[in-house]
Amino acid sequence: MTTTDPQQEDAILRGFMGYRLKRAMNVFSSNLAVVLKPFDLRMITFSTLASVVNTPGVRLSQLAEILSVERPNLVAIVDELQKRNLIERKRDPNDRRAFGLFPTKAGQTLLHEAMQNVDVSERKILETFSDADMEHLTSLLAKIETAAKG
Amino acid sequence: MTTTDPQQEDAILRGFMGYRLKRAMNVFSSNLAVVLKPFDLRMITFSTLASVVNTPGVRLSQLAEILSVERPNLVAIVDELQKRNLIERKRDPNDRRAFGLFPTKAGQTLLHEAMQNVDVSERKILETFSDADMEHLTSLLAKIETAAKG
DNA sequence: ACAAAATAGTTATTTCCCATAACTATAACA
DNA sequence: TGTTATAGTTATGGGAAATAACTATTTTGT
Repeated sequence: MTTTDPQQEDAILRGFMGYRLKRAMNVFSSNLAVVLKPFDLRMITFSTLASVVNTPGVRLSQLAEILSVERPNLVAIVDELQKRNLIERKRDPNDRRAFGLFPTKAGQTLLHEAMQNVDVSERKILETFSDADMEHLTSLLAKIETAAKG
Repeated sequence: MTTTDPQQEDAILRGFMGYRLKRAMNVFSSNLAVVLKPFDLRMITFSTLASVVNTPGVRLSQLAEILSVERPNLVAIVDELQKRNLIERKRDPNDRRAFGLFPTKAGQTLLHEAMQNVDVSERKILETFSDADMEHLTSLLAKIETAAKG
C-alpha cells in the first residue's frame, strides 16, 4: 500500500512526547484487545480480575483508586465478573458497608491463561528489545509516573 | 521482579509493559485534557486541527489513516472544527468525491496558541529528563511502533 | 465503451469508556 | 448523640471506537 508518503501529515504532532507515547500505547492496547477476546475479557475486566487475584479481599474503592477508574464505573465491571463466577463479593464483618472481592477458582484459572497469552504477545512486540532497552524503557516510564505525583 | 507487595494491588499488572505504558500515557492524556479545555479542544480535535494545519488540503480519509481513527468517526470531528470556523472543506476539482481540508486563519492562530501551551505543560512533566533520556525514550517508543508494522 | 469494482465521504447504530451528582447504609468522630 | 465521612450503588450524559450500509464519483478490466 502507498505508505510511501514523503509528507507526514502528523509531523507537527510528532514533536510531542504525549503523541509518541500514545502511538506506542495503541500498539499494546489493540494487541491486548485481540489477545483477550477469546477469553471474553477487555482491558478493564482483565486488570480488575488480575488485581483481585493479586490481592484477595481488596475493596472496590481500593481497586478504583489503583486502576484510576471512577468507583461508579467499576461497579458494573465487578458485577460482570461476578455474574461470570470469576470473582465474588464477601461482606466485611468488621465494616458492613464494605465488600471484600475474592477470586473464584475459575477466575484464577482464567486469569492465568489470559496472562500467559498476554505475556507471549507482549514478548513478540518487544522481541527486538535488549534487556537494557527493557530496563531503560521501564525506568523512563516510571519516571513519568512519579513526575505526575510530585 | 516477582515480589508481591501487599500494598500494591496492581503488582501483578506491573509486569506488563503495556500496563506501564498506559499509566505513563494517562499522565500525558489527562494533562492534555486540562491544557486544551480553555481552547475548547479535545485530544482528537487538537490532533485533527494540527494535521490540517500541517498539511493543508489533506483529505479526511488520509487523516483517518494517519490518526488511527475510523473515517465515520472523523466526520463529526471535521464538522465540529468547520462549524467553529477553524478549518474548511474545499471540493477537489480533480476528484469530485473528495474534499481538501484547509485551516482558516483563526484555526492556525488557535492551534499555535494551544500547541504552545501543550508544549509548556509537557516540558513540565519531563522536567527531570535529560536530553539523553528524551532521545532514548523517543527511540524506544519508535521501535515499538515499527515493531507493530513489520 | 461500458459494466464492475473501488474509493471518498457520509449516515446510522451499537458498545464501551469516562465523569459527575445523588442516594443508602454504615462507621467514625467531636 | 448528632454531624460528618466512607463504601457501595444508581442514574445519567458525553465522548470514543467499531461496523454496516448508503450516495456519488472514479478507476479498472474486458
